Amino acid sequence: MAQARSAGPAQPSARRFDPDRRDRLIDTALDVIAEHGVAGTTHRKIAAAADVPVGSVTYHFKSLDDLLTAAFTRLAERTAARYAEDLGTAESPDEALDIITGYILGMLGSPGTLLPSYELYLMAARRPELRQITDRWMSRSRTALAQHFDAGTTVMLDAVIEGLSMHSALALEPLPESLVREALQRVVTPR
Amino acid sequence: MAQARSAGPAQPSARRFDPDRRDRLIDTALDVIAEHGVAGTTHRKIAAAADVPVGSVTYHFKSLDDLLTAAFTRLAERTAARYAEDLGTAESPDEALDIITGYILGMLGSPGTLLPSYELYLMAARRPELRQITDRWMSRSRTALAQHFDAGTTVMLDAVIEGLSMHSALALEPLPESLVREALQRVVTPR
Amino acid sequence: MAQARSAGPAQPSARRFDPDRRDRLIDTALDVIAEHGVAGTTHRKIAAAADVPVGSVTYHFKSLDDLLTAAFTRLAERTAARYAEDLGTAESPDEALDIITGYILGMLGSPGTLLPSYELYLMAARRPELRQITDRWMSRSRTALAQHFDAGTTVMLDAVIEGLSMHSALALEPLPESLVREALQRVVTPR
Amino acid sequence: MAQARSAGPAQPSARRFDPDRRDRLIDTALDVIAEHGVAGTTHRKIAAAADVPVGSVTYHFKSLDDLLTAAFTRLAERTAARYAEDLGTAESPDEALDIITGYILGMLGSPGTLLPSYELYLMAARRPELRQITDRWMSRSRTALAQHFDAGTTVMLDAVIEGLSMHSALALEPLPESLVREALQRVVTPR
DNA sequence: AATGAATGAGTGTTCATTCAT
DNA sequence: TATGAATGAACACTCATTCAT
Repeated sequence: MAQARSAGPAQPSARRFDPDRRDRLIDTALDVIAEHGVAGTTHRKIAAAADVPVGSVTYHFKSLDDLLTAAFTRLAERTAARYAEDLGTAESPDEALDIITGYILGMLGSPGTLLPSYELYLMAARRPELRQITDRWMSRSRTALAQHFDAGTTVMLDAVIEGLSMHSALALEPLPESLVREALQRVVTPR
Repeated sequence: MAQARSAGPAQPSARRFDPDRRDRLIDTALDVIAEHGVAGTTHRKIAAAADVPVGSVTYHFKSLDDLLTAAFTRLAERTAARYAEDLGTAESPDEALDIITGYILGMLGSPGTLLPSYELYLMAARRPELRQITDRWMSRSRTALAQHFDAGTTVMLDAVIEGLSMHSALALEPLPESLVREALQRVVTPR
Repeated sequence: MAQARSAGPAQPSARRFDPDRRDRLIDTALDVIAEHGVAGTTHRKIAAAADVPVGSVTYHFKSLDDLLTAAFTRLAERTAARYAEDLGTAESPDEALDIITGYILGMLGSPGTLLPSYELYLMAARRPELRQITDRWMSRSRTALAQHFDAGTTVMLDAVIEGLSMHSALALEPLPESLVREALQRVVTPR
Repeated sequence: MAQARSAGPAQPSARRFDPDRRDRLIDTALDVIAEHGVAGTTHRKIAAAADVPVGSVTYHFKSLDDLLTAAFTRLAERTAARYAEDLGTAESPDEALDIITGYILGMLGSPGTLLPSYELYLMAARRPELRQITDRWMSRSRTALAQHFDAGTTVMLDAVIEGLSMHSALALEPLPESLVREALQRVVTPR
């Protein structure tokens, strides 16, 4: 019987040469957040998911908070950048709305982004130091939209996109594409 | 006998007659969720906030999860009821939108409702058992709106309200009332 | 949703007229001990098994220890009585050994007796006040045997029966009947 | 971040370098089992007995059950090894029986072995995973006996030794040596 | 640079027992 | 007589973090 081996952290396969470990831990943290929520994210889960010892996580990040912050920063940067890039290809407001429609409906398929985003919003609502992440993210979203719409419409649209994404993902059934597209159209149409 | 028995005799202490305790614990839990988030909600914090022993919380609720579920159910019922009631007083779509505008901006002042709502969404996204709470809530919201708007518009409006509420509360600065009102107006205006 | 009914002890079907409840609780306790061991025996499990409120158990027995003592006393009395009765029917040492062989092998089928007995031995080994139960039991066993065997043989036989029962029930495979019978025969056969 | 995080910083305190701690905990667990029984064995008692923090016990053993299993495995291995070794020195069946007699009577003085053994039997009776420990132990005992006795006698003797040990330790008064010796003699004597 | 051992605070939960009703 | 509410001690276990190696 292997009676003497019951506990202790699982030893990682071996010491690997792993110069990007810090970097990789940030992505792993994001995965863990997506799966378990911030509340369920621990050093140990991240370490296990990244196949490194727990000590390695605390070695690279002064605290779990630090790692979480790094992870959320990366999420925001990455998402905002792609959003701007995609919207940049639109050559008309109509094309922009088409792309946005895809985003809203696509959220469904990428809970890896949607859920952590809401986790971030929630944390930021309670912890002011995170506001700079969300603020910067929101500001970049608006900048991307502002290429195609006037200032007031941009702000409205930004909020409306949020609501449609959320309901699309969390509502009883996904919103139909035509309805999403119509809602967007109405919002950008001054009376 | 029972050499393993742990507990010693419990001495009297101020035993209070408290027939509504169970009920009160649900409200207290909601307060704690609002302040600390679901992640920061523990038996002990709830017990302290309600000024009862920890054992009392576990006595009334089989598990923390049960208590959380009870709390979220109450939040949803209560909020949906008030929403329906308020919207019921509107005598025209325009009046309905006025009331909704107040709600959206008022969210700012009642984080005790907004934040827990998002906590609920987030939990529900990961835990299907909670979907029935959110589904019912959303369905009642839509029913309330459907008094004043057609089916498609109702669905759009519901999502848009969500987005405007969220951004109003979490954005860099609160959205101006006129902008909120204008966004709502556009959404209910077919092209 | 039955959100408001999540916890609190399950209420028993109704208040029943139940004059033998105290008595029944003792038997129920024995069942619980057999299934969960003394360590796993609690007021709550006994109450649930007997379909009475927890308060009823503490009402009838000053402490869990008291109930356990009552249960073990009953086990010992009942088992010793049946043993004496069965051995009393034997009309020769040979017949007595036949009966004993049946007992030893039959133990297999009545873990409801065997396991609690060992629980009792173990407790008695650590808690002198229980010794009177085991001592009385053992003394009655020997008296029953002494009808058929001389004093020294009786003591040996009593111990040997214990060992054969135990190994029959707990060993890799049950002991063959012929082997048990042969062992008993040898023990009662002076050189 | 992580508003739900519980632990505060752990201050140094007398951190001791203690490379054999895991090993020592197994022995300590055995001591605690001997004194309090399995039912009374807790992380805290073991930790206190070993003079280490509770967290250290859970660090080294994934669960209390794991530690118990490790402890019982060690008990079985150690006891079986010594038994085999002692019986190995016997140069005749008679000498073997002399040694065994000493064991049976000596049990009295080493409750540190006897009681935990019965605890193990009892646990194994309810939890099949532990059967491999008891099975292996019993098989080694029989192998040791088989050096001196034929197969059938070995099985009988093994059971008889168990019964004599038990009654010697738990009976009203210890069995006289001559009686034990005589019982053993009879068992190995074919009619 | 990296890691496993170590620590103590904190968590959810169970429970024997007491008591008001 | 009977019971559900209440209580506080204890338990198994998790975890962020520190540190010796």
